Amino acid sequence: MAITVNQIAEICKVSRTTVLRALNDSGSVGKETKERILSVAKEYNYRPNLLARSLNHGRTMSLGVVTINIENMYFVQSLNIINKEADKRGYFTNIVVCDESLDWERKLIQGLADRQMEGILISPINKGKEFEDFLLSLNIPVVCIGNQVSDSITTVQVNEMAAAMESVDLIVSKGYERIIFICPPLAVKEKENIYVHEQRLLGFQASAAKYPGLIQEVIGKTDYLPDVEEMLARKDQGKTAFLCSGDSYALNVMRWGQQNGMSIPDDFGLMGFDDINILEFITPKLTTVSTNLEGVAATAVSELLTQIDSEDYVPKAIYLNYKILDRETL
Amino acid sequence: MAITVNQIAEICKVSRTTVLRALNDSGSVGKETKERILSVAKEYNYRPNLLARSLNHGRTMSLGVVTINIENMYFVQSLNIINKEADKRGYFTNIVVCDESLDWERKLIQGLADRQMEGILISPINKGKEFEDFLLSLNIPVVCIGNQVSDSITTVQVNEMAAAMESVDLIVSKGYERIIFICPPLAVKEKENIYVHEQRLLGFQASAAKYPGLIQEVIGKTDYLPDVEEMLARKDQGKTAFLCSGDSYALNVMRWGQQNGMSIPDDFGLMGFDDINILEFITPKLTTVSTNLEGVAATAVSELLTQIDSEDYVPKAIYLNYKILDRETL
DNA sequence: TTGTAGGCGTTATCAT
DNA sequence: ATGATAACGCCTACAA
Repeated sequence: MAITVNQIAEICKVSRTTVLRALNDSGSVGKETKERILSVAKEYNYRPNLLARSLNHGRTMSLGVVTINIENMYFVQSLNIINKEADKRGYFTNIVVCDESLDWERKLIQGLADRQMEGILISPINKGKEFEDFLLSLNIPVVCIGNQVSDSITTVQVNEMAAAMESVDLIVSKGYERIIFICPPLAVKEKENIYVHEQRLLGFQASAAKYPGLIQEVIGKTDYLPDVEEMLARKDQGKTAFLCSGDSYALNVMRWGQQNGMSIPDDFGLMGFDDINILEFITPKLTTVSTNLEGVAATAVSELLTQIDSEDYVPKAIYLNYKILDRETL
Repeated sequence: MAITVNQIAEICKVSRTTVLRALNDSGSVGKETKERILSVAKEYNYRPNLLARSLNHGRTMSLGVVTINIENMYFVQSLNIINKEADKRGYFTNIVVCDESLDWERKLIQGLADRQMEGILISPINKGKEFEDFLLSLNIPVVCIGNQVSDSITTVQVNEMAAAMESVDLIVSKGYERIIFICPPLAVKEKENIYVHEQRLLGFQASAAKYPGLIQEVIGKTDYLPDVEEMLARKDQGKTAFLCSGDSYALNVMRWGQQNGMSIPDDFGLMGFDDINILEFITPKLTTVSTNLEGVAATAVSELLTQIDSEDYVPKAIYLNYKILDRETL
């Protein structure tokens, strides 16, 4: 289908080498020959086969990125940045999406490795020793975003625990007497990597403990709205705020509240995590924590490239600054 | 770094061929030899190099997908479906994002082609004869989603014009006397592919013409909110609705209205296009048109694979059904 | 200025 | 049951 160097050589009745020299401007080629070669190449629309080239010199100049279900919106915002950052350094970015299945994630990572990606970026949903071993066995630089897997794999993240603690401080400072923390089911943590949420929970608990009178509760289940309702029904517990480990939880609670004729923050306070970009369309403006996705993404790429270029790379845990965004729901 | 068949052969002191036979369960290998080979392969974590394999038999079993800026959310929802559909048929999906730049888009498409993708899916922002020639010169099956490039390249879409006409009918049936159509700047259409929006505009105009008393206006600019304000200020024009070629326009108008103390649909009607998934969080529920992204995506993949497998493929224009979602903003 | 020869890792064909 | 050889398309010594 596509024309190759060999075919051009045949057409021009010269050797492959000469064709290569003409095409790549290397070595010296007779002026007349060169013109002939170039015109044939152009006519047949010659393009080097990058598989062959990569196979030859052992470099693909490509990075693999694994994203979770895009509809979750977390991590999605980073894709553009990763792409641009990689391009600046001459790398091509291949994105694959895993739709929240542990097996798929592994399968996709393997697929990227088999295709000789030079490095892989991932916010993994797998966890544990076996997964760590799997990643290490790939013999490919890997950088994790957010969810940590182990000390031997670099993770770029925000200090989620500190962010959660500061959030509690903020909520308390606004006069709330009860804080309810909403996060994914904690049972899954045996299998699934919810490191980020665990860190936030730890921060929540540590900070809440500092305030004697404060009532703290945790809702860790998929079907959390009934619990929200039930807890709000108990009116004797004082002014209540929800701290949600993820903006989408907060948005669902907000919608529920609006549907039930409540107003925020009058009837209850609400705070999220991540500052996902659809918040701009939501009223009232959600108080949340910016986890600096852009910065994290850019850093992750640059760290990955560093790792690719290093002989003796030492894995790190890199923390970037988060930012509390005090808006309208507290 | 990674071990190869050759190295295994050397270690086991047999020929590559034998190693291959053991690894792929083909031909016959001595039981003892096979065990030895398999154990070495396992020990060194052997994985076939897909570049080499692809180079050999001329197939990569990979599709390329080019998306526009992911933050726009249009097209994003399709990614999962494309991925799954492709996987069902044994294909790997490589996604790249072009961030709304015409040059990037071309560059990325070329990159995918150079990497021997067997087919490319794209909702192009480029247009015109030159771009068409470029795509054809790739000699790779291409399927466009939404934005048409030419008759010689298959496009999967929804009949946007009909959808716009029906939308106008709906709006009129609700008693509106003026409809304002909001879409991207029409000036860019010389360079940029906004086929989808053009079709909707045509539908709007055609349908509006059917209603004698109806006042119709078009706002086609990036900074459309001032015009929205100005047009609403003219109170003598009767009951007004905005028909937006894209939900994000509608959401921006909605937010603007809410910030200015207006209520929808009492002060003005609002209708969007696309039914992007964040609408579920928005109150009031936006009346819009489902452009069946899921169906379009799945069809596009399947059509692409058909094209890949065909010797003599005939490009088509494929139309799927849209659906008017009459919700709360009219 | 031009050409020959070998290799990247895999596979398929044809021998032994 | 095992091996030798060539091919995919590109690149790089090393000749001539």
